[in-house]
Amino acid sequence: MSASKDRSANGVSQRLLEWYDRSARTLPWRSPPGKPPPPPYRVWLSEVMLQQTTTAAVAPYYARFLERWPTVEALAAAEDADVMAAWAGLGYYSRARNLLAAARAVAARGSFPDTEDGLRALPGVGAYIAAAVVAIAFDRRAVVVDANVERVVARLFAIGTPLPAARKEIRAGADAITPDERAGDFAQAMMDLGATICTPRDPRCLLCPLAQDCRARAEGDPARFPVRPAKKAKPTRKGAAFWIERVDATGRSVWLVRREGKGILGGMRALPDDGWSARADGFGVPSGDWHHAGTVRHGFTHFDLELSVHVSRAAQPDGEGEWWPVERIEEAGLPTLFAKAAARALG
DNA sequence: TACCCGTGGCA
DNA sequence: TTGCCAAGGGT
Repeated sequence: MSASKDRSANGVSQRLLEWYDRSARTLPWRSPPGKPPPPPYRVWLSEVMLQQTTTAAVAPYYARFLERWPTVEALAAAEDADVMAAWAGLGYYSRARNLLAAARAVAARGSFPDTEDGLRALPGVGAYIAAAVVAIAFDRRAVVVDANVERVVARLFAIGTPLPAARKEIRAGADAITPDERAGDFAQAMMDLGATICTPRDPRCLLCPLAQDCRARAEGDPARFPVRPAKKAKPTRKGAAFWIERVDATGRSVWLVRREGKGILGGMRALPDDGWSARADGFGVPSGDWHHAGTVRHGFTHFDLELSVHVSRAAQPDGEGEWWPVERIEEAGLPTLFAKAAARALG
C-alpha cells in the first residue's frame, strides 16, 4: 500500500464510514457497523440471492433458507428438488443450481475459502461475490464493485466513458478509495449510499456525505453518470403450456415436468409446453380435446412471452414427469411464469 | 465482447 | 402502460 493511496483514501472513506456509523440500513444478513461479521455461509448466501435482486425480494427467501439449512453442511446435504423449489419465484435459477454445487464443494473441503481466488473457484462466485465475502465475512481488504459502487465511483470521478468499457477506470477509482481497515463496512457503506442517496435517478446530493468530493456534482448533472449504452428492443415470443389433469383414487392431480439443462428456467418444475424457449415461436393452439384457458404475459430479461394456457382432462402425458396434487400446487415450486399459467388454468 | 439468464417495484 | 433497473455470473 503506497502512502499516496493511503492519503487519497483517507478523506472519502473516513467520511463514508462516519456516515455509515450513523445511517447503516438494518438488514437480516448484516451485522451493525463495527460489530463482528456474520459467518461466511450467511454472507455468501445473501450475496448470491442479492444478485440483480432487491433486498425486499430477498428477505423472505433468506429467512426460509437459513431456517431450513442453517449451515453450509446442511445445505450440501439437501435434495436438489428441495433447493430448486425453495428458490422458485426468485429468478435466475442458475444461482440455485450453482449454490448447491458450491455448498457441496465447501462441505467436501471442510470450510469456506477465505481468499478471492479460492472463493472464485466456487460455482456461481465471480469477482463481486468473492470480494464481498473477503471484505464482509473475513474483514480483509478487497475491492468490492457492484452496480452501486459503479454508480458512486463513476460520479465521484465523473467518469464519462460508457459502460462496460468504463469498468477498468471504475475499478481503479474504487481501489483508490478503499481503506485498509473496515473493508466490510466500507463496501456495505458504498452499497447503502448507492441504494439510498446516490440513486440512479434524482440523487439526493444534499444528504450525501461525499458531496464535497464529487466531481459529477461539481459539474452539475450527477445523474448522467455512469453513461450507459442504448438498450436493445425486446422481442415478443409466443408459446403454449399444457395443464393436463386427472382424477383418481388419490384425488385431483396435474402433470408436471422438470425442465432440462442450464437454459431458461432450467432445473425447475414446470407445465409441459410446446418448446417456446427453444424457438422464436411455439406451435400454438393444439387441436383436439383442449380448452383454451387464456393467455399469460411474462417478461424475461431479453424477450417477452405470450403463453397460451390449454387445459385437458383426457390427454395422455408423454415422457418423464409426475402427477402432482392440485390442492398442493403452490408447494411444487413453479417459477413465476408457470405459477401464473397454473392460476389461469384454475380460473 | 455480447449475449443469456427472472422477477417485481417504481416513476 | 412502458421502461428502467436491482449486492452479477457463465459462456
